[in-house]
Amino acid sequence: MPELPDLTVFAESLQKLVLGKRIERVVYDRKQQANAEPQALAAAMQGRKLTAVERVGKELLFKLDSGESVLIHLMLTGGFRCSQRQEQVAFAVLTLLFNDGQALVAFDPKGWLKVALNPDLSERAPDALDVTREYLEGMFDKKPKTVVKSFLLDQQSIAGIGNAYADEILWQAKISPKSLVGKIPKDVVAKLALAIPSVLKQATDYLRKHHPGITAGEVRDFLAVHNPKAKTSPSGGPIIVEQIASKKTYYTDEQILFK
Amino acid sequence: MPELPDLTVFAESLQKLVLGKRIERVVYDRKQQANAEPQALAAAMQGRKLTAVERVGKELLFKLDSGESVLIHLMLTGGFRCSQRQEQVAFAVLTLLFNDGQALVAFDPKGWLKVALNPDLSERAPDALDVTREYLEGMFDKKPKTVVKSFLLDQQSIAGIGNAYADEILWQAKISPKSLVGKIPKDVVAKLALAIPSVLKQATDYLRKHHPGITAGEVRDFLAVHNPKAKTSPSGGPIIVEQIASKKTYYTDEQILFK
DNA sequence: ACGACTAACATAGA
DNA sequence: CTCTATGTTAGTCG
Repeated sequence: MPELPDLTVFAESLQKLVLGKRIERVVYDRKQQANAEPQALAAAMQGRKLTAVERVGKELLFKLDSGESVLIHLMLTGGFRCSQRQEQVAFAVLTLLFNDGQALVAFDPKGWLKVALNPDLSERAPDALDVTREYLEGMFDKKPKTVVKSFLLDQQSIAGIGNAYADEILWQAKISPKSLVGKIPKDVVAKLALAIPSVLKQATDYLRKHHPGITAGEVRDFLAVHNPKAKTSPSGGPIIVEQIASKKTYYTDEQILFK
Repeated sequence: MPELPDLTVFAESLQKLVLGKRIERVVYDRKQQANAEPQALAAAMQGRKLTAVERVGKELLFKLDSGESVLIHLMLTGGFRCSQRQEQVAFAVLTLLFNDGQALVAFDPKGWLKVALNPDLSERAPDALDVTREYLEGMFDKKPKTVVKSFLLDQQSIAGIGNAYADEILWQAKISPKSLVGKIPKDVVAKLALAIPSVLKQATDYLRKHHPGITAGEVRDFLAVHNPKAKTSPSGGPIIVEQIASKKTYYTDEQILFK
């Protein structure tokens, strides 16, 4: 559920809380949804210090002083919680117990959370913050009939955007979510390339300011159009709600349909 | 998606729902995937009554009281829906509005659904229910090096079998899906000729009983081996899952490999 | 020439 | 949220 802005703040929060602490014990027993055996994962982390927590697309990368790293995807319902001592956290999937008695818990009520030891990050799609106009043009030429909303959501094309920010970005760029990418004029593609980082950075700044320290959940109440409480966009366009690409989509007729 | 048993029940369901009704209006605008202009198709159907709905291979043939007919292939994701009045059906491709206010809609999210006016049915491969031992022997002699699973899936060789029922038939006949057709002994070819209609008729009976009236989708949960939930075949053989002929294939080592 | 394999496609369901 | 199954056809590789 959390997308790029939320996860960016999660990473910053966690970095403050756990950086440089030594991992004394690892509790992890789920075999599903991991690329390594529980023992291997525990062995890699135990006794190590965390040197960085970074966002990679919709995932967080925990770097260890051994040079190894652990990548966590929270999926739909996962989150992190930092707790004093070994308090029981509901739906804990992975627990790191530090030398100072604190703990970092990755939890997930649905149990879908994914853990990867030493992931291969070389083959990944560009992060949403790094997307350029040239990249979009190239991708749009390759598969011109893709619906633009689907394109933004495809993590193999751009990493970090989910259902909510896709709507925000398309509203900002004034492109209808149903547009076909091949039909979007060059100058509008340029506008989209600007809107992607712009919307995401603005949201990140908002979260940093109003929700510093968050490590779980999502904040959506400030969004312009992807917002059940809003009746109109900030510029007054009535918000249309519709299922597009199998996702609940909020948009307005201020957004041009290229088809 | 649907195969012979599903489509047989679709045809029966639709026949009950629409037979003898007069078509008042036809809504169809897609030019792609049809052998006739939209206007010609609409003209042929408007004002006509449906006299029969029959399955032909993996397609349904809608016969009109004019002697003309329309053939529809649902492809991967298509289906039919009967609706009261003109309710909006998502991904509608062809809509027939009847004199009693009911409607028959052929829909397809991918838009691949194929429509043919007055198709030529004379050059078709035999329907899976009509296949004989002699026919198989003749075909197997002509191209002896064909993998048997590919053969069953080839609509130019036998019409009506898809990925799921190919696995069911081969399990029933105790033939490994990787067998080369030229290497299958005569008595086993005879067994296969029996298994093809037997498996398909049994499945059709099951669907008629447990899912009467279906006009879309597919039911697969009752299959013996092509079934992700089953660990073993009904006779206890552990199920092997493998990509064969570019298709996900379920089989067991109870099935003999002729190679 | 022949067969085998791949890519393309959009959604539902797990 | 992500992954996978799914049928056909066109095109490529051996």
